[in-house]
Amino acid sequence: MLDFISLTTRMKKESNITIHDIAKALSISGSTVSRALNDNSRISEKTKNAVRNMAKKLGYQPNALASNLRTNCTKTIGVIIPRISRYFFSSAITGIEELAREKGYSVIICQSNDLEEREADCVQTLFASRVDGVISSIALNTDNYDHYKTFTNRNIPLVFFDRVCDELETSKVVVDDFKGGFIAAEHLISKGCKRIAHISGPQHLNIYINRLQGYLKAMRKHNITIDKEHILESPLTREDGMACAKKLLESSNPPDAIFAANDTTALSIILYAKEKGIRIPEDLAIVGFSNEPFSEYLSPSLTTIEQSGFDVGVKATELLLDIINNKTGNTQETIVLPVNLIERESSNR
Amino acid sequence: MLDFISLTTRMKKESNITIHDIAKALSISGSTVSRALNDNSRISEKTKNAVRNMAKKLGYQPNALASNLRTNCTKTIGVIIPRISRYFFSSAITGIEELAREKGYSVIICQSNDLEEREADCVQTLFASRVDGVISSIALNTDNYDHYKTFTNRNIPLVFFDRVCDELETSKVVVDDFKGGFIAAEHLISKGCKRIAHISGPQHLNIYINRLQGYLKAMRKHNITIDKEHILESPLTREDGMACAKKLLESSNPPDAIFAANDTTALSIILYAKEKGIRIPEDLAIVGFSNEPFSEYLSPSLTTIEQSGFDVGVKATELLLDIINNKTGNTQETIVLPVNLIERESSNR
DNA sequence: TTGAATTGTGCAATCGATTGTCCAATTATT
DNA sequence: AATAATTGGACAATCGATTGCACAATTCAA
Repeated sequence: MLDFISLTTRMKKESNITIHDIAKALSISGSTVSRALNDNSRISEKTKNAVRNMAKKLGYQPNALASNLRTNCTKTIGVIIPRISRYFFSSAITGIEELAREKGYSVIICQSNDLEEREADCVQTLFASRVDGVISSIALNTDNYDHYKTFTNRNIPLVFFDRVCDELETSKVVVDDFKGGFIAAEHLISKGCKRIAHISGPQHLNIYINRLQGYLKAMRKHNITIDKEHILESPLTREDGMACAKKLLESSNPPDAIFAANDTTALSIILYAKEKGIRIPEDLAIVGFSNEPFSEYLSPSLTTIEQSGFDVGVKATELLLDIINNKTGNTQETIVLPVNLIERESSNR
Repeated sequence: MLDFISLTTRMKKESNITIHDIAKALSISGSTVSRALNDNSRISEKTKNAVRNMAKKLGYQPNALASNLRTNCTKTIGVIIPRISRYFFSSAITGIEELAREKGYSVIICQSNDLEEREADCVQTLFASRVDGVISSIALNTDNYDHYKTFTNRNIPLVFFDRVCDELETSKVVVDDFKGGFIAAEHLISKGCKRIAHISGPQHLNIYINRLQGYLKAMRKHNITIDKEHILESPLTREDGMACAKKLLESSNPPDAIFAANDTTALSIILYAKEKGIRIPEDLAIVGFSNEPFSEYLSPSLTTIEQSGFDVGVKATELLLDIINNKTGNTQETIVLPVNLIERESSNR
C-alpha cells in the first residue's frame, strides 16, 4: 500500500515537453520550432508567435543538456576556490555571479579546501561539465600545476585571481599586494614606530611574497634597519598567530609594531597582547591585511588593508568572458586592483 | 600577424576524444567501450583492461553532457540561497558540498540576493540544468511560491532549510528556533532582567515567528508581563537595528535586556548603547542569535544562540539524496537540529 | 552429438536541440 | 508571361554516451 502511494505520488504530473511536442501541436517541424524560439530571421513573425504561445501554454522549458551537447557550449563558467566560507572568496563569488548572470552565464563552484588533490578533482568535475571557462584561486598546498593542463591543453579559457601561479600562462587578477605591504609599513613608520615586525605567509604564494616586498621597500625607503628576527613565515592561522606573537614579543628585541599578512593573525596578536597586558597601540601598533568583517569590531579596532573581493571577482569574470568571446586575442593580461589603508584604533597613536 | 598567432595558439592542442576514438583504436564497438568503462559485468576483464589502458593513453575524459542527456540524470544538486557571503549560508554550502561530493554529486549554487524575482530565475537555471534535486532557503521578500512548482510538478526532489515554507509540501531542515528563543529569554531572566525586549524579523518567515514564540513562552513560564512596546518587528539590518535600539532605549519604559533575532541587530544595539553611554551588561543585557564569526570579538563579546550551518547543510543533503535514491518513500520529514546558548560578556551580570 | 545455457560484443535507436542543405511557394524583375 | 530572387519551412545528420535486443561463440548438460 505504501509502495503504491509512493509510486503514484512520484509519478510525473507534468512530463517534460520538448520542442517536438510543440511542433506536433502546431503541425510544424521541430527545426522550425527551434529556430522560432531562437528568434531566427528565417522564420516569419506569425510562426514565431504561434510557437511562443504554444510553448508557454505547454509549459515548455528548454533542456540545456541537449542544447549544450549539440552546440558544444554550456554558457557556464566554473570557479575553483579554496573555501567558500572565507569572506574574501565569498565576495569574489558574488562578484563573479553578478556579472556572469548579467551576461547569461551560470556558475558552478567547487571548493578545494586548500588541498591539491581536491583541486585536481574540481578540475575533473568542471571539465566533465564542459564549462566554457574557469576562474580559479590556487589551494594553499598546491605546488604542482599539471592538473590545470586539462584546460590549457584544450584551450579552455582560464583566469586566476588572488592566489595566482606564474608557471601557467594565463590571465590574472590580483590586488596590489606590494603596495598594500608598502603602505601598511609606511603607515606604521609615520606613526613613529621604529621596530616594525612582519608576519608573512607561505612563500610559494605571490601574494605573501609581494606583501613582504612592499614592506621591505618601505623600510628601505625610510632607512630603517630590520632585525632579521622580526620577519616570520607563518601559515597564518589563528593558532600560529599566537605562537608568532609570543615569539616576537618575548624576544630580546621586541617590536613596537607588527604588520601581519592577514587579519586573522593580527587578531591573534591583539588577543595575545591583551592577555599579556601589552597596550595597543601605545606599546604595540598593529596592522592587518584584508579587512575581514570582524576587523572593524575588534577592540581595539584593527587598522588594515582593504581589498575588494567583489571587484576582483568582477574583473576576473570580465577578463574570462572576453577570452571566451575571443574579444581579446590570446593576450595574457595581469590586472592589478587597488588596495587602501583603513586606519583604525590598533595603530592610532 | 596578431590574428595568426591568436588563431594558432587557440587551436586545440588535444582534441576531445570520445569513446568512439577508443573503440576505433581497439577495433571494437563504442557500446563495448561504454560498458567496459562502466564496469558492466557483460564485458570480459581482458577487454575492460584494454579499454581502460587505451582510455588513459588517449587522455579520455567522459562528456557528462552526453551521458546526462541519455540517462536523464545529472548527478548534480542545485542550491538556492539568499546570499553566499553570509556565514551561516556559506557554512551550509560547505556541509552540502562535503556530503554531496562524497556521494558523487556535484553542486550548482545560485544566489537569490533575497529577491523573489531572482529566486525564480534560479529555479529556471537549475531546472534547465536538469539537476537531480534542489536544496533551498527562501529569499526574504518571497511571498509567492509558485516558481517552486517547476520542481514539485515534475517530482524533482526539493528540500528546504532554515527559511522554510509551510505552503509547499516538502522535507525541511531547520534549527530549533523556538528553543533558541526560549533559552535566550530564560537566560536573561536568570540574570535578573525584568524588562526584556525582543527585536524580531519579518513575520512571514517561520524562523522569526518561532524565535518570538520561544521568547514568549519563557516569559509566560516565569510570569513576566510583557510591555507590548517591547516587541519590535525589523528587517534586521544594521541600520534598522540602530533605529530599533533608539526606539526601545529612548522610550518611557526602556528595557533592561534585549534579545535580538540576529547578531547583526545585537551588534547595532551594542554600538548604539556605547554611543549613549549605556553600560552593557550592567544597564542593558544583550543576547543575539546565530553566533556570527564577529560576535566573539565584539566588546563586550556577544552572548548568542549558536546554530550550525554546516550541520544543517549536511542534514538537508542527506534527506535530499535519500529522496533522490528513493530510499524514503515520499514522506515529508522535518528535521529539527539543536541550538545552544553561548554565554559571553554582553549578558554576564 | 545435439540442444540449451552462458558469455562477450555489435547494431542501432535514443536522449533533445541545432543546423546545413534542399525544396516549394511567393514575390520581384524585365 | 517567363524567369529569377526571396522567403519560409522541412529533412536528416549531428553532438557523445547509453542500452535493449540480436547473435555468434563458447561451455555445459544429458
